[in-house]
Amino acid sequence: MSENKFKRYTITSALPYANGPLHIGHLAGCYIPSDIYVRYLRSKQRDVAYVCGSDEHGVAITIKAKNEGISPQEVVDRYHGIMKNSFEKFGISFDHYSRTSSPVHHETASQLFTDLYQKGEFDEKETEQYYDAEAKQFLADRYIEGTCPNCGYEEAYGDQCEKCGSSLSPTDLINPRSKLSGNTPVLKMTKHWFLDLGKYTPFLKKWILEDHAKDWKNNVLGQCRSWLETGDGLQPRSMTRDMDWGIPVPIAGAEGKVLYVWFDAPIGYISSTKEWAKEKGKDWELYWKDKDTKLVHFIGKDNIVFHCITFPAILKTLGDFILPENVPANEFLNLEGQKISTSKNWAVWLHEYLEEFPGQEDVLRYVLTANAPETKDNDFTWKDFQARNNNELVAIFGNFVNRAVVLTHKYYGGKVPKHHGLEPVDEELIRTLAEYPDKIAQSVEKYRFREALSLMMDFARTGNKYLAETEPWKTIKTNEERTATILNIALNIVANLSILSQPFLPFTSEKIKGMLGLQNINWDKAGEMDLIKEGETINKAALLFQKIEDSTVEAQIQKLLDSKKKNEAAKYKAAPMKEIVSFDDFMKLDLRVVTIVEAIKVKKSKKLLQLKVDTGIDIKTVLSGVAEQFKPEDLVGRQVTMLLNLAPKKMVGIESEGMILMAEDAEGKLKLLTPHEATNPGSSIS
RNA sequence: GGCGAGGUAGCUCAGAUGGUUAGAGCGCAGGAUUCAUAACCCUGAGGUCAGGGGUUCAACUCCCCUCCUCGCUACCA
Repeated sequence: MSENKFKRYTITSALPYANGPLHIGHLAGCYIPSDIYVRYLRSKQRDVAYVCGSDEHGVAITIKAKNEGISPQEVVDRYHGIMKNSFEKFGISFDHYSRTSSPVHHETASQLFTDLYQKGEFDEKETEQYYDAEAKQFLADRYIEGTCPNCGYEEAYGDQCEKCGSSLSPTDLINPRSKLSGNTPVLKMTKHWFLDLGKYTPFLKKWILEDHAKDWKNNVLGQCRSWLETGDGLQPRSMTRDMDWGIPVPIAGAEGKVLYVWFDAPIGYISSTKEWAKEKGKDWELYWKDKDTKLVHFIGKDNIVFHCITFPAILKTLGDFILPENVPANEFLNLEGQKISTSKNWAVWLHEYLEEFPGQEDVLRYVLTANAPETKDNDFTWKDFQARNNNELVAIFGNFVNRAVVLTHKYYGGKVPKHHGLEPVDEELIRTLAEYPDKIAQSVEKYRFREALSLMMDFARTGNKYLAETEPWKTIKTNEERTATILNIALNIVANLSILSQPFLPFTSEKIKGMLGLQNINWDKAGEMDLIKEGETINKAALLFQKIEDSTVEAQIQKLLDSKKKNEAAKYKAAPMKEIVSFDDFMKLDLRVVTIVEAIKVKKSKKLLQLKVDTGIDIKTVLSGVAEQFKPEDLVGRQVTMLLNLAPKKMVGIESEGMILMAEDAEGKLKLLTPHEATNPGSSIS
C-alpha cells in the first residue's frame, strides 16, 4: 500500500487559540480526525510525531486580558491549562502539546524569521497607522473602536463590525477611539516587513492545482483556486505587527514590533516537534526535512489559506523543509441548526461534556465522526446524539460484544471453548470479515473517516447476524461441539473489533481488550480468527455503552436555550448615551419627513435599495441598505424620516443624497420611522 | 455583486473517469426470534437525484441559465 512509501509521519492539528475553551466544533473539525489517523498509524506501528499546542499570541488575547484586568500571560495560562487537560481526558493522543509562549518556540520563530530576512525575502514598507499618543504605541486594528460606517454601530472594531458583520479597515471608522486611552488616535508612519506572496504563485499553482489535483479535498482545492486564480493574485502580506505581546521582531530597529501571529503560529508545529524530539532523544529535523516523512495538517476550513498558501510558501523559501502531503480541512459543524458561537455561548463545551458525561468520551467521538462535516457543513443535534448512542453503539456494537461474552460465561464458565472445524457459514463469514481491515484502512488513508467508521460498525453488525443465523442458544441443546465453535468464532470477532475500533473508540477498545485479556495486538493482526485461543479465561461482561434517556438530552437542549435567552437579555441593553451636543450643533441637522415615490433594487447589491423621495423641495435619490428586509413595493408611498443635509456619498456608482433614518432592534431588524398621520412632504422635525 | 462549497429517500449522508431496475444508516410498517442493555435478525414502503434548457445512443454524473443554503469578499449616509 502507498503508505509504505513513507518512513515516518508528522501529523499536526490546528493550534487552538487560547482565548476560550474547546467545543465540539473544534473536535469535529480537526482534533478527532487527526487522532483517528494517528491512532491508526500507530496501530500499523508507524513512526509518528503527532504535535499541537496552544496559540497564545495575537491581539484578541491582549484585549481579553485588558477587559478582565489581568495580564495576557494569565489569560493564556488559564486556557492553555483547560485545553491541555480536556484533550488528555478526551483521549486526543498528542505526542506533544506545547504552547507558542514557550522559549523553544520563541527561539525557533525568531530564527526562521531571521533566515528569511537574511535571504532578502522581506520588503520593508512604511505605512500610516493609528497611534495612541498617550499610551505611546501603535494600535492594532482590534484596539481601535469607532462608529461603523455601514450600520452606525458605535462599538465597531477596526477590522470588523460585529453588529453588521462587515469587515473594515481602521481608517473607515467614524470617530475612531483608542481602546487603550479612549483618546482619538493619530495617523503615524510605521515600518513593517512584507512577504511578497505573489512571487510564489507559479510554484503554488503547480504544487496544489496540478500535483495535488487528485488527492486533496474539493473544498480545499476550491479555496486555493479562488486565491490563486482570481483577482489580482496574492498580495504582499505583512509578517510583523506593532504590539508588545508576541515574539519580538529579531531585527535592529524593530523595537516595539512582534511577529504576526499567523507567521508564528504554524511554526509552533515545528517547535512542538523540537520539544518532543528532545524529550525522546530523537532528531526533530528528520520529521520536517526528510523526503521520506509525510507531513499532514488537519485543520478547519477557516485555516485553509494559511496552511495551503502562506505557510508552504514560507517553508519552500526556507529551502530544506518538506511540504504537506495533504491538508484535509473539514467544513463547519452547526449546533441544533445554528452556528456555534463562543461569544454567544452557543456551544457544547468539551470540559463540561467530560464532567456531565463521565466515561462516555467515546460516544461523543463516535457521533462527531459519524456526522463529521467532511464535505459540507453539518448539524449536531442532541437528539441525533441520543439516537446514535442508543441505536448504534448500544444496540449493535455493545450488544454484540455483550452477547458473545455472556454466552461464553453461561455455557463455558468464562473459558474460551474449543474450535471444532468450520461449516460453510463460518467460512463465508470469515471470508467476508477478512476484507474489512483493508477496506477500513483504505478509507482512513483517504481521510474518509465517516466511511471508515461505518465499515467498522458493519463489522459488528455482521457479528450480530452470525449469531442470529447460527443460534448457539439452540445448538447448545443438541450439539455442544457446534456451539463451542460458534462462540470461539464470535469471541474472535469481538477481539477483532477491539483492533478495528481502536482508532475511533479508544476507550472502548481498551475495555474490550481488558475483558478478553488481550495485549499488544495491532492492526496487522486484524482479520485473523485465532486472536483468542481455546482455554483462555475471559472476564465478566461489562457494558460498553449505556442508553441515554430522553430526560438527559432534553436537559442539554434546555441548557442551550437558557444560555441563549440569557444572552439575548444581555444584548438587549440599550447603547449608552452619546456625548452631549450643543443646541447649535443639533440645529445644523436638517431632519424632515419625506415621501418615498420610487424604490428600485440596486442591481449590483444585495442590501441596497435606490429610493427617490419627495422632500417638498425637490426629488432626491437616496441609497438605503434595507433590501433584505423590505421589498421596493412595500416602501413606495410611505412617509419616512430623513437626514436631508448629509454630505452626498457615492456607492456602487450611484450618488446618495441623504440618509433615511431607521430604528434597529437587538436582532438587527430595521423599523421605519413614520409620522403617526400623514403630513406634508418636507415637514421639518425638531 | 464577485469567488468558493453545497442542494440526492421523513432525517443524516455515499454515489472516480457519464452506461442495466439511484445506495447506506437512522426513522417508519410488517415478520421472525428470545442468547443479549425490549436489544438483535429478515422483509417492505418511500426519491421525476433543487428547477429549466442543451450535448450524447445514454446524465445524478458534462455544458448553459434560474432558484435556495453556507463561507470569504464588496456594498447597507
